[in-house]
Amino acid sequence: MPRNRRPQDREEKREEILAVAQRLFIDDGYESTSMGRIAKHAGVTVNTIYWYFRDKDDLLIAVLDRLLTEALAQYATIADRPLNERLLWAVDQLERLHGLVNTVHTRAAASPAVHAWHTGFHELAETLIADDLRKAGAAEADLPAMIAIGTFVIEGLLTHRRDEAGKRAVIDLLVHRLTTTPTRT
Amino acid sequence: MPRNRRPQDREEKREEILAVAQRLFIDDGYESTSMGRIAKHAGVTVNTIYWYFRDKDDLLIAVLDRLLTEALAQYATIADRPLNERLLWAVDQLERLHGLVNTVHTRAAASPAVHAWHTGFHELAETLIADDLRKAGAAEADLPAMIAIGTFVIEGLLTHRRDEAGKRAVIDLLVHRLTTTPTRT
DNA sequence: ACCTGAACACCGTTCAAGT
DNA sequence: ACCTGAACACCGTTCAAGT
Repeated sequence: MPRNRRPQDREEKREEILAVAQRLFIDDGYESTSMGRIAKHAGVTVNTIYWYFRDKDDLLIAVLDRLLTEALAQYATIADRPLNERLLWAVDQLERLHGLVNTVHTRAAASPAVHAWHTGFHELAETLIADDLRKAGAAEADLPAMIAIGTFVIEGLLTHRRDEAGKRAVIDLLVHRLTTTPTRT
Repeated sequence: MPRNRRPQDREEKREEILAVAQRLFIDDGYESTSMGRIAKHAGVTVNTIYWYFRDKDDLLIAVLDRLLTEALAQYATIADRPLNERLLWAVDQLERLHGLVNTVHTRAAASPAVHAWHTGFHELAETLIADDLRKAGAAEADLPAMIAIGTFVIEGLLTHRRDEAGKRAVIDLLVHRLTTTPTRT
């Protein structure tokens, strides 16, 4: 059974470790997943992981990039739907990653690399939300605060789960209140 | 130098360990603070800590209760100020605890005791916010979604720091949009 | 270039023993 | 009741050595 030569092999093996790490990080959590268990599931020794990744945080970042790429590709599929539908869809998709959201926040305090990833992610998310709010006719002066509120509510929905009706109520109210002009009562 | 007898002593020592743990958890983070370092700073052996607290999560919960009690006492001081001022004040006060906010979310996944504390805390926070929104004349049907949005935005402000003007802009916009009736543009 | 066995320093927690 | 010294099982990471 002949195997491919070098550069091909390398990517394959890296991908295999990455796939194992992703599954364990999502299912069991980053903290509960030891390098030893990842190695065992991938059929290698711990040291081998360190040949492909600098450390456990580097492995985390690789997993996050993998998930982000996948999520963006799927997001392109529904880019034409109304804002609230898209937000609900995003929350539904990302909900299973709620453990990783916390992990990123926690590790960002200790790892500069994770911190940088977190910053980059927020910049990306804010760009996407800003586009939407502008199209909905939001006042330019209110944009930064609106973006923050939008981001925080989505993050909150990911980390504090509720049922489908609850999620929809929060998102619909949010979108309604942010995209209509208020009048004094 | 005669010391007090038993029950007094016990509380004192427990408090001392607690005070040390609180300072280290806040300054260096929960993960970076080992039981060994807490013991050293408190002038005892690690095992002694386990005489007063079940485990590290139990110590965390005791610290959280200590901080919550203190925060509620201070909050009573400004209970008559307008909603947005009170929210800004709360964020300013709790900002230094942003590491613990993440810690609670992370540990809640692994420790049922921390999970229970987190649930209780949210119930308390939601009660406070609900009172305010009712007084501001919010429609009863919108309350749950509004409470969620308010909670998530406060939590977001604690974990994603910005300058004083940024915080004020987010809170003012939030309060304005939640406490006025929207009309179609 | 790639992988391993064995070690290192550290972690939270426990136990048997002391007073 | 309170506290300790010593150990336990585990952790992320590294090193010297192999191919």
